[in-house]
Amino acid sequence: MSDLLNRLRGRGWRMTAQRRVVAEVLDGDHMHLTADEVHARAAARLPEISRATVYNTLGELVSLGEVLEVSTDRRAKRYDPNAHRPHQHLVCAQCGAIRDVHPSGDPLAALPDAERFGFTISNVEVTYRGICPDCTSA
Amino acid sequence: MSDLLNRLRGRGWRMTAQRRVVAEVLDGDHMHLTADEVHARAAARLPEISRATVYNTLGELVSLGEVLEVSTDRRAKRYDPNAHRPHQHLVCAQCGAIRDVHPSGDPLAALPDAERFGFTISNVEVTYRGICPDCTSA
DNA sequence: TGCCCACCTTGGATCCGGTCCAAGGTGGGC
DNA sequence: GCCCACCTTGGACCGGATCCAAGGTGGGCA
Repeated sequence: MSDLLNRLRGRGWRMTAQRRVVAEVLDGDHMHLTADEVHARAAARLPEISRATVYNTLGELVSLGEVLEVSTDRRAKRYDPNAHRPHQHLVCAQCGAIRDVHPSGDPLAALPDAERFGFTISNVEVTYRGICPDCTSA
Repeated sequence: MSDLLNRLRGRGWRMTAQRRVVAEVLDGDHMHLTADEVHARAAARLPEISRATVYNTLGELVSLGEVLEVSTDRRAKRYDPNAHRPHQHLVCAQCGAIRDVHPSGDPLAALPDAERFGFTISNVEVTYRGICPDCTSA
């Protein structure tokens, strides 16, 4: 966990209380929080932290490759701290819950050259949608 | 093309000038237009059509299964009139252009039961991201 | 140890896609 | 041709995200 902070320091991040708190919130439990949820949890520890700073910091973590942005619907983006193991997402269409999943095989292999239209493809996102057990029984 | 209008009439759609124009815009060339683009094209034929009506009509077409909603990024949703042949999307990360593609195999088969966490999975979306030829050369 | 400035934070304004609403208009069944 | 259930309208509103100018501060350097 201070691994993350060390990596960030090593990349020239000026370490401030705000950034530390945001990084720790994400690194704490591996959930898929929205920016507002991150802000709420950060504010629990550092009451005066602003939304703008949370957005800035999340954006930096994303561009450093430490965190992934996941927007599975029109609601708020979610931030996925599990950036270092490739995975896909399983999303509940009702409550929006997200689980990381690890399908077998390489989805990119399924796309023949003739269907690539000259694009330089850099990644593939697979989103499985359905209803989670909680919403099914409710 | 009047196939679409006939299907809609058959489902009890009250046919108004506005709805006809929106349906025709989508059915015309098989592109992936945003709601605003649909509005602009519709307004070219029916100047006083409102944005609200375009949104309403698009929403109805989606819930009738005649059109698919595609939101590949945080920008505006796009509407895909090609709802009757299953396909996936190839998206340019730079300009946002979308192409329909038809990968081989069933992506759902790649997800083992142990990774389904009790979800009732209803569909799978695959989005290939990359840079299109136009943006590569530019 | 202390200074200083480049970088960071702040909150309020602003943007943008989308939705809501109440009032007025109209398709199409009778 | 009438009438009303349904449709359209535009303007207000919403929520997530971003921008901005003003003030604060980490940490390199002396």
